[in-house]
Amino acid sequence: MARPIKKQQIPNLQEAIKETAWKLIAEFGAPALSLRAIARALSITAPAIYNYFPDRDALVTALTIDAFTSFGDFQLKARDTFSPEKTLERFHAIGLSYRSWALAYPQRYQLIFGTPIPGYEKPQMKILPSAARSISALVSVIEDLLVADRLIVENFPAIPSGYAAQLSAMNTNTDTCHSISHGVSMIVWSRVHGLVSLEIGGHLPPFGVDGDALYHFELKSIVKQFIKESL
Amino acid sequence: MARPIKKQQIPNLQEAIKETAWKLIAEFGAPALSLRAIARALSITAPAIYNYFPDRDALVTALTIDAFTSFGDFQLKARDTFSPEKTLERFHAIGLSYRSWALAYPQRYQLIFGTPIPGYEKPQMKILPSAARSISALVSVIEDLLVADRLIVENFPAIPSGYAAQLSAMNTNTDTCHSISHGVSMIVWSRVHGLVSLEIGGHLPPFGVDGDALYHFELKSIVKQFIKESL
DNA sequence: TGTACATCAGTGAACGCGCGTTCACTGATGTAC
DNA sequence: TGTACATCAGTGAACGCGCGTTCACTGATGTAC
Repeated sequence: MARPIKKQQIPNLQEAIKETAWKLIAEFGAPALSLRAIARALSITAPAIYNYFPDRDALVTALTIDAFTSFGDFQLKARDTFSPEKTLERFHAIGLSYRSWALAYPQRYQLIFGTPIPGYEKPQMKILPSAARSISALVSVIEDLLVADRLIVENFPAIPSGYAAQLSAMNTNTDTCHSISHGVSMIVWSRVHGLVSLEIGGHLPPFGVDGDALYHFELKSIVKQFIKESL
Repeated sequence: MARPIKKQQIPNLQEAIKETAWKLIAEFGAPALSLRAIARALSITAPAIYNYFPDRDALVTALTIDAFTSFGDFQLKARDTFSPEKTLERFHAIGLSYRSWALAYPQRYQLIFGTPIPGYEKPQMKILPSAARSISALVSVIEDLLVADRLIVENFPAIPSGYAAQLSAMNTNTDTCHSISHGVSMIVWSRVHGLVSLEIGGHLPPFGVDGDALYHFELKSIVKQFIKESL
């Protein structure tokens, strides 16, 4: 016997709102997201949403945090395909999963890393932990390489000290890593982000280059530049 | 004596509309741009704009082309600070000017490379020539290096042939360069873009790294990886 | 030099639309006796 | 088991707003005679 219909016609409406929001974002882009459109798609009225989110910005913040978190989880899962001592394999898995996720969910990627939504002010304090998580897989592997003395850090710019304390005060999960591996992570991140965001934005196709081949080349370049061959 | 007031209260209203649009984009972001806001700022009525642009999308297209063009001009001017045989200096000048322009006009940068404006479909055909111009300085220097046999292209992925013909058919000014230098240019471009777009998007500051130092490091890395020392 | 006319940039009103948010409400559910 | 009541998720109407776009118009300018 099915349970009798309870108060809510849609079970777990909170989640349904977010899922619908993602669908609309995928179709029309993040800046076009509206509460009324979500309500319409769910066959409810717009004010009903206010039972779950105090206003539109709160919904956008929740979506942002969810996106950062699932992006981070995706990379962590890819990393953990290999045991900790297989550092190179871990690095490659993370790099590939970064691009896979971004190509699979380009609008989510643009929501968290692209042009901000008009009129929406990102609450950095709320978002930072999940944002840090989104690159924590990469950071952890770079840190492992550093600890194993396999990271090439010559000529790498100095990182201002004291920031690690700031980060840990903000409750991120990257607080245990060294400045230098953090800096290297940022460079690696910027390289994968650069190629991926050009690809998602459709800026590579007009120039006729193969995103797949370029991305593999970049991963190899990173390994060559920053990682010592293990003996 | 001042000339008597002619038909138009604002001389060259077409340009004034675009300038005002840039101001509003700088303040509120590209996706929030509206014809009525432009008219308000200029103390004219919204329909007046239709004498100069058939609709909102046409204005956005014009702005996009202008931004690409002036971005390209800026880099070409930086390149031409040095004579053609000073290739390395030219490369550095272009790299630095790329970031300077992006940091000076972050909203323009985001308009042309960021998340698309909702409801606006980019007319690739109209935009491509100016988009190609925006990276033509870089491409030209890479091409010069290739011709001078100073480009390191080992292990570089093959570029599908035939695309050069496509590009030249589209009237871009990059039609004379080789596939391989085009590919290398894309990689170099993606690296500077990656760092610059993270910086503009405010994704580096929360992690406490110095954009300036990282950018200089990246330029040096590119030179080391792709350019042979001249003898 | 003076008058009649054509041009056309900019106006003002109006259209239909979608938006976020508020508010008093309703009606099914769950609970206390 | 049955009744009275409290809860509270979702409703429907309304608010004030800004948007792109259309249309007939007006009034200053430039031109022809």
